[in-house]
Amino acid sequence: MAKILIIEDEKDLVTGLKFNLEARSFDVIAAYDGEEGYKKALSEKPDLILLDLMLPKKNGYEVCRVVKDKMPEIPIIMLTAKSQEADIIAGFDTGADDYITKPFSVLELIARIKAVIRRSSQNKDMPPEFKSGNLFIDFKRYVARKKNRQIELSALEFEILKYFVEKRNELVTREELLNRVWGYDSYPATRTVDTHIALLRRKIEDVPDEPKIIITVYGLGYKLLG
Amino acid sequence: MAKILIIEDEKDLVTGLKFNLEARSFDVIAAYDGEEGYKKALSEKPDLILLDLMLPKKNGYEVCRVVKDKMPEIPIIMLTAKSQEADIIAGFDTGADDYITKPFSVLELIARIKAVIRRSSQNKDMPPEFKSGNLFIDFKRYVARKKNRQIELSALEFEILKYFVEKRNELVTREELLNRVWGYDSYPATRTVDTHIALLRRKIEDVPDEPKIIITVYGLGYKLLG
DNA sequence: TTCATTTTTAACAATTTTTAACAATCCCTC
DNA sequence: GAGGGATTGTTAAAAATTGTTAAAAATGAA
Repeated sequence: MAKILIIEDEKDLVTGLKFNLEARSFDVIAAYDGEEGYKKALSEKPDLILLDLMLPKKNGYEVCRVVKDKMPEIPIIMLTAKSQEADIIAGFDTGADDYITKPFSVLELIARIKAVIRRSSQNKDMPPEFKSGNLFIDFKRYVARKKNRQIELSALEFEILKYFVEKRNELVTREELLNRVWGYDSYPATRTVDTHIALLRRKIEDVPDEPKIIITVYGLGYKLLG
Repeated sequence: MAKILIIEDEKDLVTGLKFNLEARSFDVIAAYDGEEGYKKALSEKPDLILLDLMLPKKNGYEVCRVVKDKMPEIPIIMLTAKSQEADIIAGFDTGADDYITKPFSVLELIARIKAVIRRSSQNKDMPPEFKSGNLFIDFKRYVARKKNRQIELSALEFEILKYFVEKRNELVTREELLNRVWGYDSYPATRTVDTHIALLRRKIEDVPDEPKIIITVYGLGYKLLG
């Protein structure tokens, strides 16, 4: 079964969670401050991390960011004291996969653990998100933000971006994009790609006339920098 | 590895199957008539049953019906002598999960065994309920709650949701949904699906205009995220 | 039967995607 | 550095698809 790392300084809560999770045959390890948690995350390689926000030595955001940087495949569920919108958005920005507000029921937590593990085992080598400057895109949840404001992307635009992110810093030709995003059985005109690039730039670039994220490679195609 | 019960009266066929399946590290047990087969199915609790249609003492349909009644979780593959439509339909009616017509190639049989086991093991830990955010649906009891308030879903709406939950995170086309939920013998218009999606969204989504649970995949169909 | 509920259809609105035309830019040759 | 063809940017309209609504049809219970 899955190995879970709990990073939480309230020892009674850790004890309770450990008991409940082990009763459902999870392996549980614990850390009681941010620094210990961060080290154990990298050395023990758990299948999931339960991460408190308020921690001694290093807070939850920092731990989340640094873990997601080194081992982005480990899913993280944030434990927040209050369900403050700002906290939650900040949590997702640092890469958390889900959050749950205290106090929570053990059953709900377990349901979320299972859901997060299922999602992450499915989307193993898919780019779950993309960050560049003030742009943030979560491909799992189909959410995009620019300067902390939500922006509307169509499903097709998400798919195009996802492909670019998979091939970040590599050339992507129009034909390639048509084959991989549109599929083999539909053949719109090649120039359709250009139109979508223009629409995307208008939404995601700071200055659409001087694109810094999706640049054009004259005569060949486009490239996403990140 | 999986335990397979073969119920078949041609002893040479049983011997051959046993050899081939054990070579692929399945556990194999056999029964040579319907009555013995039925008893072994209940006592041995195999992971899968290969069931011949023509059997002494109790024919395949009867065995299938009675096993599916007592232990519906055991998948059954029917072995039919001829690929007669009537036989196959009758077989599925009694609850069989797949069928294969004699003579068959061992490779094909093994492919089907694996497919059936994968399907049934998926449904095994697929909880008869679904949770996402403040939405909770219990498919066994036909109960749905949103923000801890009961919401009314019709039987059809439950079936649609159930199919989406079975295929969570996968594309579901309108045609697929019509075939699997409505059935083979009734053909409402394809757009009927859209109407039901709209009605469902109004009941289960936080903001029906910005669906986060059932999203549309333009030009293809819908997808449930969870 | 009648009534209430559920399901389907059909029409129109809204959205998304594609196309096409023209403008702007790039790169090469002179 | 100035033309000029090739390529890309931009825009608006057309086409395709989906959303929404209300009424008609079907279903089922009293």
